[in-house]
Amino acid sequence: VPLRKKGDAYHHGDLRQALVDAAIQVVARHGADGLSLRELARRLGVSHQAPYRHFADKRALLEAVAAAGFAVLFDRMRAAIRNPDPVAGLIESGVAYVRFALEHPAQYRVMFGARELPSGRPTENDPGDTVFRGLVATIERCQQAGMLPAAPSRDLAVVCWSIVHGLAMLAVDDKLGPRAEAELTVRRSVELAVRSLDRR
Amino acid sequence: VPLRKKGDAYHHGDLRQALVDAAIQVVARHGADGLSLRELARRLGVSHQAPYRHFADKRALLEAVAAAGFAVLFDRMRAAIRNPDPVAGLIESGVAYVRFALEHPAQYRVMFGARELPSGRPTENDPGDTVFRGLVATIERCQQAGMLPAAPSRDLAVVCWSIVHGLAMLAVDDKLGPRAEAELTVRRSVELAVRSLDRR
DNA sequence: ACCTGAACACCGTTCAAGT
DNA sequence: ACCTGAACACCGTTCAAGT
Repeated sequence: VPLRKKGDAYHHGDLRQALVDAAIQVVARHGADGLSLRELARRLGVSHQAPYRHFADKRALLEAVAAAGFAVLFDRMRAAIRNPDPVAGLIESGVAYVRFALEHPAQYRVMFGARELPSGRPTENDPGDTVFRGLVATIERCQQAGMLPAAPSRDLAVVCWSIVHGLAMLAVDDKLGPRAEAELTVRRSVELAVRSLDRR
Repeated sequence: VPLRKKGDAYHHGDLRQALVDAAIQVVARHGADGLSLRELARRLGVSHQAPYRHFADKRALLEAVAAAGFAVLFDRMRAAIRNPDPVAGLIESGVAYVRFALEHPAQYRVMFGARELPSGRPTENDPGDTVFRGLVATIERCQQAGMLPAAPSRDLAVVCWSIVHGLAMLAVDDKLGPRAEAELTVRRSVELAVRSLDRR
């Protein structure tokens, strides 16, 4: 990669990244529906056609917004999972998951509601799959430590992810009361669920 | 209410209902983003301004679509809950919930993703609240029958709803494999979760 | 390569009238 | 009351050029 030329003729050394960053901000403030490619271009001082050099269409830009969100989410979960007690790691990663959703509600919605019903069926190579595989691995560590029942790890992972994803969606929809209380409700719920599964 | 005049000068005896029905169809086929008030009016043979007599804006129409979905969903859950065994009732209502989401994925998204971040904070008098209260009641019946732990019923309800809501979202996003398998995965997951909570 | 400006076919919403 | 038609200020996307 060549050094970024400063003050060159092009408006941005990295228009692509600038678009993604600005889109994340707009989504956070006005939701995915409030995102306009033309307005984004205006804000960045380029013509309204410039974004099409980097993204095929609006949907592609929103996918980049989603991908950036998944990267952050997965980082946080990996950090939380790095806990000597695997059950505590499971609980903390669940809490971290919901906390991310509460901090970035609109982006979280984009991450899971992006593709309405278009092309990709089997969702191969989805960033969400990476999160899921990490979850399965943690659960198997819990099982090896005898902390979870011997049910198929995939089933347990589906249940755990569903709880946490459901909590996140409900929290984002303000169904769990004020945000301050929501944090506590989440922690109580995740602990209740995991401790219930825990069959020592 | 006066009798509906047949064949009168107005194009529809009940334009409001016709709009909601047509919107549900369009949403099912093209998603919420594919819904256009102007196209809807064209399809129903009225001017593009006519819908504004019945709905303040597009969002209001989508809210009606959501409300219609909640009515059906709640009916199905009430039917499933009418089971002599309260635990079985809990399981079946969860399965019914996810089944509805799988049958009407786009409408289900509208039901829970409608309000991005606009006005209503505490979500008072939300149709979702009705579903939630029914769930709490069933859980308390389970507890009275000694089938569930003595944790606060609200916490248990949050966990149950989260599992089922999370499963529904994952299923709608095709994260649970092909639709045919998804049905089985859902049943296994709901049973695993509820039986785990079940502390006889 | 990357950007520009004009153009196309749409939107949601508002307004002033019509019956 | 309910509907109409013109108008406003936007969109996303495409095309033919510019440097």
